[in-house]
Amino acid sequence: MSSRLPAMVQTLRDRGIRLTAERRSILAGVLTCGGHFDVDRLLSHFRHQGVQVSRATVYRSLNTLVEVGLLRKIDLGDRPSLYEPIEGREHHEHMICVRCGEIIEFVEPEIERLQQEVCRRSGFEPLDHTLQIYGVCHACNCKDAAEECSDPARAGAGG
Amino acid sequence: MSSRLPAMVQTLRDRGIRLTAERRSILAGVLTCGGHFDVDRLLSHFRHQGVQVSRATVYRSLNTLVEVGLLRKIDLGDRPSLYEPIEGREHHEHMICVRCGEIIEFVEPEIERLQQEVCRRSGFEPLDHTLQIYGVCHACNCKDAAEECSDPARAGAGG
DNA sequence: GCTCCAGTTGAGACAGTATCTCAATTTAGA
DNA sequence: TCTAAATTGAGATACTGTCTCAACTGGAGC
Repeated sequence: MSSRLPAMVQTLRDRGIRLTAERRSILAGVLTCGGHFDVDRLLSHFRHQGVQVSRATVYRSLNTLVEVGLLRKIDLGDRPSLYEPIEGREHHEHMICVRCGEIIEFVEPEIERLQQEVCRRSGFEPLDHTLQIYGVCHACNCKDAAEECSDPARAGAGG
Repeated sequence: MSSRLPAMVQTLRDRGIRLTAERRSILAGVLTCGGHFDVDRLLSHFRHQGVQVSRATVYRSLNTLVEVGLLRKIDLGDRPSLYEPIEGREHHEHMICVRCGEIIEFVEPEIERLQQEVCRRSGFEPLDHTLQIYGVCHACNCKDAAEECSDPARAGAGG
């Protein structure tokens, strides 16, 4: 996992961004947390490790990493934003379980193509987009079904 | 425009939601603002009209209207959320101009269908989704082009 | 290794959206 | 009219995220 660190460090160097101890910690933390994480997760990781990095610095550094293309920011509206390492992965969207918070990535090139098409028709130059599907994941659905079996009174209560 | 008010009032009655003076003002305000509006827009509309409704009540009532299906909330992340009347309109998504703030609606049933398909494949039960495309609208693009013509030094500066 | 300085950091103030608290008020049904 | 329960308003509060500014530091040049 930390084998990606040198590449990230190099990216910062190439952009003339100073490699402070804090930024090294943040890069390491990003790789350790992996997947999708928010600022709080990173901060508690640092507390756990006894690493001193201020909240402001974490916010600033994550923004920097987004700018240089090492991270992608996932804006969830009223919830804290999530970040995910990019590392040359294909552009993908997210399904977010409203029960357990599980985040499932999916790739659907045809959706991307249709968006481009829609923009072209409107003369709109797309720069970025967000597509999030909120719902109930498979695991939570199964759990629900099991609970309804053992508690029939609730079975018909769904909207 | 206000011909829709009785139907909205009826919806609230049907749900057993009390019709206070404040809620009537908010329904009227929603119809007057129309299109896409945020809480501040509604509040300044009320100030203008000399109508007294507190901020808390506006937030609470808009949430209520979303719950009963009269409004849709558009979550823009770091910007204030927008609301739009639903009134039986087709489900649509938004292109948002990062220059002028213009919001362009679009309907693309094939994107909706593909989302359903993706969810089905993952056993994910979709409840809601957000698709926003951020970019530069046609008008702003034209303005840019005009400015670049009169200021060639900037023409090659785009990244 | 030393110097220098622009970039960076930390602590806490601040901005902004949105919700909560709780006493006072109001609605709507009896 | 009466009453219970829902609703409201003012301001406190929660929470995410940015800004301020003095102190500090990475790294280029010597």
